[in-house]
Amino acid sequence: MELSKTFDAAAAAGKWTSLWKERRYFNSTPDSRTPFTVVIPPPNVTGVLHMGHTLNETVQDILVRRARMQGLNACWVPGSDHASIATESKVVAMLKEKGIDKNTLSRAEFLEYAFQWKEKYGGIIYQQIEKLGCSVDWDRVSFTMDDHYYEAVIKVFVDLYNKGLIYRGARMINWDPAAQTALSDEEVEYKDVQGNLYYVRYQAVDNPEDYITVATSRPETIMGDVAICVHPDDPRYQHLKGKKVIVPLVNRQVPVIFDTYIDRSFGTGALKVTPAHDINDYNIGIKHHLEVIDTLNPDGTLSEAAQIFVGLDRFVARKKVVQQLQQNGLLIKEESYETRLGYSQRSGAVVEPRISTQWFVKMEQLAEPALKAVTQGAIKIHPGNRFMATYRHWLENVKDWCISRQLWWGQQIPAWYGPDGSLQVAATKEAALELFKANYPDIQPGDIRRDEDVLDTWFSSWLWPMEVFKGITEPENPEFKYYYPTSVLVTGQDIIFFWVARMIMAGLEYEQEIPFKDVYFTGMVRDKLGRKMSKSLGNSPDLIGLIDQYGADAVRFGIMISSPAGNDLLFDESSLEQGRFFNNKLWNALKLIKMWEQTEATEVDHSSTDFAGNWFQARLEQAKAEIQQLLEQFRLSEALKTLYSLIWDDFCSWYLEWVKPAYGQAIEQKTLQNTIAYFEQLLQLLHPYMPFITEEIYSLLGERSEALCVSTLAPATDFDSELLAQGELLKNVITQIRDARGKNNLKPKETIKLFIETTSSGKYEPLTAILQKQVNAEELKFTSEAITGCVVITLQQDKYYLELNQQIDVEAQKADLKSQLEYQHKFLNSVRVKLGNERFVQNAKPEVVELERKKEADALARIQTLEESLAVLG
RNA sequence: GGGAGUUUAGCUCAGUUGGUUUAGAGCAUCUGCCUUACAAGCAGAGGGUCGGGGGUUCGAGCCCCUCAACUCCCA
Repeated sequence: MELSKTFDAAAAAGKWTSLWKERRYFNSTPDSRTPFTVVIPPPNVTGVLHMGHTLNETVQDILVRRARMQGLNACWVPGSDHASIATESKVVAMLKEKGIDKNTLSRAEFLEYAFQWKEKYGGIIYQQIEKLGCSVDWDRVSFTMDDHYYEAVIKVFVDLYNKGLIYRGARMINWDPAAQTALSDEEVEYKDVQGNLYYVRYQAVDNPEDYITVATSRPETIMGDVAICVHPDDPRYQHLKGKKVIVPLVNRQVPVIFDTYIDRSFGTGALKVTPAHDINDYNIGIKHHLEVIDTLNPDGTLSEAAQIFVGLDRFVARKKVVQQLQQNGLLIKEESYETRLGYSQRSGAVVEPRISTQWFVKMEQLAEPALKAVTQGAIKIHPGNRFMATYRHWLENVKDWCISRQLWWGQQIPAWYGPDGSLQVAATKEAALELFKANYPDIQPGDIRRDEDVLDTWFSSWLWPMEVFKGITEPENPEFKYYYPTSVLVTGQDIIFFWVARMIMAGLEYEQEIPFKDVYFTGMVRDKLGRKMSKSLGNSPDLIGLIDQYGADAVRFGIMISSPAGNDLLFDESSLEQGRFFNNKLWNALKLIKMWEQTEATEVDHSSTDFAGNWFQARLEQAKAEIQQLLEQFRLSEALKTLYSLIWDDFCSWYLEWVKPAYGQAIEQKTLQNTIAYFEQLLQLLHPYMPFITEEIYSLLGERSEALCVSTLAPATDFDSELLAQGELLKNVITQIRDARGKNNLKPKETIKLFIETTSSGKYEPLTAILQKQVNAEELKFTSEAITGCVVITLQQDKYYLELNQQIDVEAQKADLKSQLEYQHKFLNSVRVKLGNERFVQNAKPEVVELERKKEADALARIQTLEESLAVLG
């Protein structure tokens, strides 16, 4: 069979994706094996996978594939979430383009459009997951708005309400005027912005000459002012006790109140109090029993209550108010001012603090066990405890969770209102009606109406690890009992509160069991300049484009090799290129071995191949143990680096060269078989990282009944460290001699004669054949005395004489040896200073002192060897 | 304003309880090679005193204090 010159990534990907699927390798059912369960963090149906997802899914696939090869029953559940705000706003925009106004549709009609939209665009992410090579169980695709899932969310709402953990109340909440919905605290992102501070004059009622100046960043809220607040000890305002001032533009008379809350150094030390539009003002308002005047509409325009500029957007109104104040001579000055503004994570609009009646989850009781689960070690966070402090801080200071959203796309809140506004919570209208009948025996279905709002998406996704196995709707089902708790959760550190902490709460509340044993947080993917990836910067590459260009294996390699555990990843396409080069390397190793298979087998001298094989065997076992340990610590990037170097350097550059027969000669059968076996093990180890090329090469290396992805990975065994040391010696000698050849401008084809002066020729015996071949020596002999006229190299106490067919540069040789000698003298000196220090000899551990003594002896021996070599050169 | 983290070669990072020689890797750089697996390659080489300062210790990249810069989280 003729192998193509290069690896065809696209062809291999297509072939293996369908073969894996056909053979149902990734479909899991409960059996007697230990389960290894992973639930995908469900991507948002509206989007496409970005580089952050790519990193995330790759990490999960590596863990899942490896677990599968270790004989565990691996189950990876794919899915997506309905992302209520983001999806609804996209659907609304889509309808608008069609000329349809959402408000003219019934709820049911709207949901039909939304589901159509989800079917059309939701599939894209699944295609991407597949193209990336993810070994998910496609029979288990879950969606947070599936029927059973919807039912689960309702069930949990009703249950928490009945337990007193959900309540409805009027609070100051974060309002998104663009999406026109409430947001939870976690959905608000704060950014520093340059704003203006306006100094506005409020005249005293009883004395037109007297006034108080207030600094405000939001002049458009003046119309909602109900008081001016100053510090009780502020000498500037003592005369205003019990007085009233006039609110500009609307001429309302409001009291001057006194409260120690005021920071006297800020602005003028006087605060205008607008309880409807600022959380702090709201609290002051409650304390001082002030009226609340809400001057804004839900869409961020000024309401009737504002009296002026009604209907204008808040930012437009701000300009108008400032203009008007200026005209009235009430604006003293304007100064620029650094402030922080809250932005909606979903719509990007500036969040408006607003008093609103919403549904909340009481968090305190749920938070406590969730904190314990992590602090007491039931759940381990990786890497290290980097996120422990953050997690703890949030849970110890947790605030109630606003879960209602003024949207249609989501689970509708199962609350029903009677004719008098009384409230009942029940899963169905029938059940609610029954509850109402206790007080209203004659009540009819038409008398009650359901709450219009839906629940926060996170109120559904916090049930994800349970409900994908129907753990809420059918808690006793055997699948749930088998797969839950899941093994590892891999996610971004940015959703530690939104999602991770809440899943832990839900798991402990409903199953009295943690949802996962390990949490692995990946960093954020940035561009190579360290900037966040964003659409506006245009620095976010298209995943499918990258896969088409480099192949999925190279993309996975590139993203993993540059992804230190938990750290942000600076994404650079050159790492993908490195991945492609690695593909090429693997492919060529295959080609070489295939070539050997085709040459006629003969009896050949195997003195060199025996050592090479034994050495590589030991090296392989050593690396396997290292990789095993690194993966247990979730150090996936380092494990890949180890593997990369094992394959490229140890296997290709050293081992294959050592066993490579001379041109035209055949390889010994046993060596060939061993080589294939080593290669297979390497492919197995690499498979979780680069699934396609490893499958392809594995299938070409021999006849297979099963694919590589379900082959069993043998655990690491003991290895002979003596062999490894000999291998190191051999590599060192080869490198040094090659270096000397280079320095003397020898062409690769020019041969040398090599003489080794050593007191332990035994250790060289198994190495000589390889050594001779690798440094192109026509002759290799041991000698007991110095040989003149040669290039001299020393390694430890051994000397190597290289006889060349040309004049050697004696001065350069001498200079080289002298610099080494100088190095040794300096080193010896530093060791002797240490050993000369009595306190060191007394205090340091005996083995440390012993080690220093050995260093001293080694250095002395090296110095002697070097001096002798110098003497030979004359 | 509060908290967490980071700072080691040009770049990205390792460096486990302080002592295995004068700190490692990959990429990049430089030199020499078109050697029939691979120029998407091969063979070599150079490069850092571990952010600054102080301290503890026989001994500090690692522990303590302090300053600085950057990142993130929270208010």
